Amino acid sequence: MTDSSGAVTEALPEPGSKRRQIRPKAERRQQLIDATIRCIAQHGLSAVTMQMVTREAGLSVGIANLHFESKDNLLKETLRFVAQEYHGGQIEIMEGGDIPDLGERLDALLDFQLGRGVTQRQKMSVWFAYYGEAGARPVYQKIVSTVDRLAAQKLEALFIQIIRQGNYRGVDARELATGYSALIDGLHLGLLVTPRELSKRRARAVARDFLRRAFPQHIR
Amino acid sequence: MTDSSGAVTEALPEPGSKRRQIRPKAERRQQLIDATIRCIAQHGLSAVTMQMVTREAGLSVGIANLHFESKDNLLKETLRFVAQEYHGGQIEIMEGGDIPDLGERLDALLDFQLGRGVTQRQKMSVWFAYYGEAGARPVYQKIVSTVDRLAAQKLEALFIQIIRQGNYRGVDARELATGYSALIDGLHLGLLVTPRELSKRRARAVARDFLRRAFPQHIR
DNA sequence: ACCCAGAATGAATGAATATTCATTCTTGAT
DNA sequence: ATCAAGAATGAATATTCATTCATTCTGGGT
Repeated sequence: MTDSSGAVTEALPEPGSKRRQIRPKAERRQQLIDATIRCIAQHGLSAVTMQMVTREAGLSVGIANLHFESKDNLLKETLRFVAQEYHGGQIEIMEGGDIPDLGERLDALLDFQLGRGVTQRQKMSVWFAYYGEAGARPVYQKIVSTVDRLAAQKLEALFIQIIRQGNYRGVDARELATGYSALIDGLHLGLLVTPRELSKRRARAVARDFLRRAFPQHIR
Repeated sequence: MTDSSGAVTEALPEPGSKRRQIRPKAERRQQLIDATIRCIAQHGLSAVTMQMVTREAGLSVGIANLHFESKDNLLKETLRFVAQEYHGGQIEIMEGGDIPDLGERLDALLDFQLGRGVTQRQKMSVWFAYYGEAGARPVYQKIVSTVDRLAAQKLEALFIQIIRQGNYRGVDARELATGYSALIDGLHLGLLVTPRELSKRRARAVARDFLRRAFPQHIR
């Protein structure tokens, strides 16, 4: 992500300027990753070409192989970035030094997971594009499961705290965490594939409902 | 699907026979669709080539364009088939003339959704490969949402029956159906991408738990 | 003012791939 | 036995694409 809003919006080709610019490696890498995200979202992972990505980034074709060694690598790094962004954001909220109240923390998590930032079609498209290939590409599986495992642990820890605080009976934190994660993933899928049938508003209601059933004292 | 078990297992090249066989159009089409499913599962949607599919089917390259007009069309028809198979199976169970008891019918549904047939990596891979591209391909979106809508309606109808029978209070059938569908999708994703973290057994437990919370009298 | 390390370019290359179609083969009807 | 319809083949074609690298350009250091 380049700008503070977290949005991957558009290449900024500095209208009149065709002048060649020299920029630090890290910046170019991010620029290319952002362009890759936009291309995947718009054309689908299988249709993405190097020409497409570099044009979207406003750069020449050669540069992609200069900063990443290959297309494969660029795609891998892009996934790493998206996964990191999504799970990193979640984890930050769940550790949540800033939000002491556990119910509020759950709400914040839900906001993050089904709110503006993440549910942008762009991000969802990318996310599921990789999931789609994960069955055939162990590399992708590994990248995702690494961050995924950490997020799952944090979620379980949060649920354990809540269960203790609310003195809830007959609730298994691990199982509940698995269910909640799956539910969120499924809702993302619904928002992506059948946006007509499932509004963002309803997705949030469904997720809240799940949490309310489990933690009635904590969720409104 | 060609054989009665519903499994898409292997091309059957009749060991010694290289003799050219003439078969009816419908049979060849299915043969190619089955081969496509296997290829997508093994190599990923973006790596599938016509040569790969036709070789897998034990046929020549030209035949794919003879029976489907293009690769695009073959992929489209393959998705249609997979979607039909999955949702068709669900719908049959939900309408369930054979299973009068509603609780048992729910169990049968769960068995179908997380049992052998559907959760085979092969099928899941294909399913999510298309989901991954759906963001960028309205055609895929349309195919999936058409069957999806019908299945959602049947599920809601089943839940309404159960709610009436159990006299459950404060439960919205539509919302619950959305949640349950999303949960199942999410569990499929988990089984596909992080099979190490999520066993099939646990996935079933999670889904049953969801149903038990909602319909305690029906799911023991 | 001048240099030069290395960032950036994009034409060229070669490999992969979808699609075509002239040709061959199979089968059921006669 | 013969034939015609049309199913099946696969070499050839044209296109698309990742990757390379000789060349050009930039900007900080002197």
